[in-house]
Amino acid sequence: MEFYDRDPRLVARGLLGKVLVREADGEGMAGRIVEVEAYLGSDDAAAHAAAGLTPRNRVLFGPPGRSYVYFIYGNHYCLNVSCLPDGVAGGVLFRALEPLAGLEAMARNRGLTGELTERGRRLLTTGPGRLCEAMKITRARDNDLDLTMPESGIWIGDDGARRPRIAVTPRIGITKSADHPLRYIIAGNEFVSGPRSRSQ
DNA sequence: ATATCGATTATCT
DNA sequence: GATAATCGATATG
Repeated sequence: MEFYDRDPRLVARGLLGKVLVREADGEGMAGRIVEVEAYLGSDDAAAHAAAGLTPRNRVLFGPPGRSYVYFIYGNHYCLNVSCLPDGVAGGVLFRALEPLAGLEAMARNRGLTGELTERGRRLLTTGPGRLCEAMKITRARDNDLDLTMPESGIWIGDDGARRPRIAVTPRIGITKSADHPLRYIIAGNEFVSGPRSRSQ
């Protein structure tokens, strides 16, 4: 799709406010995209694509609009969408969602038992590992799917919400190229990861 | 409130 | 053998 056939920085901005929809094992879930990070190609030392094409990162080098799911720290999965045309690496990491639908299913998938207070809802899909666990996204099942069509079981929709105000910060959890402003968030949104800022 | 640490494995050097 | 696009638990102010 044309939307993803662009620089990851532009795709990242465009994704904020859209809706990630998931349907798996008979459960429907959805969340508004409130936090993403752009990862570039060979010029970005923090990107998985930096060292060149490998079996693990091949989706990043493939056609745009497809899911790249990787396993990290022996514990967690993270979801990305590939950007730029076939042969050119780039992607956007989904870091946090504002839960919209299927909250009970997500809580169950996360192993949470408490009430869905505001504090509890933040534990559902705030954080890249959390949102994958809540939506039962794994590399074995969900890598290299077309995120533009519902048939994939994961796709990006647009509910016509007003364009959000966007803030830009350095990326989280990386050591290389840690200073570049490539993290994009919906300013002031409660479901962005990290400490509650109090302002904005 | 922030800081530090262990879990646990795919991937690459 | 080291590291990692994280999380949750524990310790300390």
